[in-house]
Parts: sequence; C-alpha cells; structure tokens
Amino acid sequence: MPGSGDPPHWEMIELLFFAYRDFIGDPDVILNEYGFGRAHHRVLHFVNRSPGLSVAELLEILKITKQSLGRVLRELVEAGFVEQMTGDVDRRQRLLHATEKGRALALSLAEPQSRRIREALKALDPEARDAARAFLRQMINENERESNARFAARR
Amino acid sequence: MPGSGDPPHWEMIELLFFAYRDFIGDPDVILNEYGFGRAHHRVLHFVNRSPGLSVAELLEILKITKQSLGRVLRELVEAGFVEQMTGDVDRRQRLLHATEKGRALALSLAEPQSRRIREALKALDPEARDAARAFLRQMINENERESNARFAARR
DNA sequence: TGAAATAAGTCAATATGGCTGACATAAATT
DNA sequence: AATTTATGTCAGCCATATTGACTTATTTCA
Repeated sequence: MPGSGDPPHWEMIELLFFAYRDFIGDPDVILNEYGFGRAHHRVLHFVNRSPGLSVAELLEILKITKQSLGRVLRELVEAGFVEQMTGDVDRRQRLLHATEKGRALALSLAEPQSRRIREALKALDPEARDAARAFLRQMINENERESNARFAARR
Repeated sequence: MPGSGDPPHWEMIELLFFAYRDFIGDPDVILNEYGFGRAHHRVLHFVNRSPGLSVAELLEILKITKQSLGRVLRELVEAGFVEQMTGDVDRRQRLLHATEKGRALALSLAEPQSRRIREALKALDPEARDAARAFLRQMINENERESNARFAARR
C-alpha cells in the first residue's frame, strides 16, 4: 500500500551525501602526489590505527575481498608505507604495521579531514558535538558498533 | 615541524566511514533487482527531488563529467524511470523528470535509508537531532551549503 | 601422525563508475 | 552570419571492485 509509513528523510539523505563527498575528497590532493587512491587511504588508515592487524581482520573491516585488497596492499608495502610481519603465535598470519613513513602519511591524510571536522564542531554548541558523534554511532549497523568502539577506545 | 597543531579526529573519521558505508549499502539489494548501481541511485534521487533539472545542473551537483553521466542516464531513460523534456525557454536543454515509476523507485530506495536515519534519531534527545543535522551541514563545503539548502527548502 | 582446515597470496576474467580528448548537432546569443 | 552554449557520442583508459580456481605454509584435530 502506498503511503505506508513515515516520510523519507530527503534532507538528511542529501546532507550525508554532500558531507561525505566533501569530507572524503579532502585528502585526494595528497594521495595524488603518491600515485595512490582512496583505497590506499582506507588501508593505510586502519593499519596505522591498529598496529598488528591481520589481513583477515582488515578485510572484515573494509568489507572487500582479498583479491581487491591485494594490489593496494602490495603497492603500500612496496612503497615502504606498510610492513608485514609473520605472526608470533600463528605464523600463517602476516600482521600489518605502518612504518614511520606510513604513520606520517596517515597523519597528513587525516589532517585536512580533521580540520573540516574541527571547524564543523566549532560552529556547534558543546552539547551538540556529542550529539553529532552519537548520531553517527547510531547510524552504524548495530552488530558492528563495537568494532568501531574498539578503535575509539584505542586512543 | 611535527606536532604542529591539533590531534587528528580519528574517531570521527572512522564513525563517518562506517556510518556512510552502512547507510549507502542499504538500497543495494533493491538496485540489484533492477540491474542498477549506486550511480543510477544518485541520478534518480536528484532528478526525483528536482523535477525539471537540466543536465548541466545535475552534473554540477554530482560533480562528474557528462560522459560519466551518459550511460547511467540513458539506462534510466530507456527503462522508463526518467523522462527528458525539451526546455520551454531554452530548447537546447533536456529537462529531466522522474516518471511515476521513477518516483516509486526513488521512494523505495529512500525507504531503508530513511528508516536507518529515523531509528538513529529516535535514540537521541530531541535537541540532539537538530545538532546532527547542523553538524552535517557544517561539514559541507561552505560555497555549496546553499545548494543543499535549495533542496531542503523544496519540501 | 596424517588429514583437514585455515591464513594468505595469486591468476584470470569481468563489472562498475569514473576520466580525458575529440567531435557533432541544434539552438541561443552577439 | 559568426560564435557560444547545451547536450550527446565515440574511443580509449584507469581504479576499484567482483567471482572462481588454485597454491603454499601452517595449524588444528581426530
């Protein structure tokens, strides 16, 4: 039956589209200098944030296949931004670490995005800042909210 | 100089990543049924929201080239979701309109996304809802905030 | 201990959604 | 009449993703 339920949140849908588009575009200039794309950024980000991450864990976070990850990870390793270390407890694993160079790049990629977030939050009341965070958290699939929290707790 | 300034907003960066990933994935099941992708969704969304939109305006909103738009728009037209009408005042223009079928599809694509937004907002205090909206608005490039407002005003 | 399962990597083929450059047509503007 | 503009199209390319098949090294389990 048409008219079954609540009206669409057109405005929020568009706000999310525009906000994310601008936000994700910030680091493109830097990425270009290294011949990297957004896929490299995502990989480097999570490796940097989670030293010792296994390949399987990374795939789970990014929700892509290992074939997709393959090229991107190889390029990051070959260019010296990421290192793979055989796992101590399970020697099949190749645990991922950002190198010093990798940490520096991750930081510089986060910089324009952090500035955008900082200035957006600055324009809001202090209570509104927690609200923004809470909203985004609620937007994540319930069964994955904890995996985000894992990262958040890490710092 | 290292340590030049504010710390990265790692947590917010990740919240935005996870939230947008889950949000944008909601309509994929429906799109698949029609053999469409996310590009079709974006086009249909803005055409539906802005009846009589010109091709040039749509390109400006999506920030893609007309060659990229080409295939997607053609498929939407051929499948009867979008109509092109020669402009009254400027007959070079092909003004875009969603058909009845197109409006129905746009609505059904918005449905799971709206539900996610609704439930996220439901978990928040009433004042926090405005805060979430305000935050996203501030995240948009300043010179484009008005173009979002144009859509928002439309309803 | 030997078989099965797991972590990771690789090859090949394919899809999607972008891009640049070059060019064509029709209509509006000057 | 000449130029500019709005749109469309052809061709070739790139980045990022997919599925499916297979290999290697290592761990687990019966």
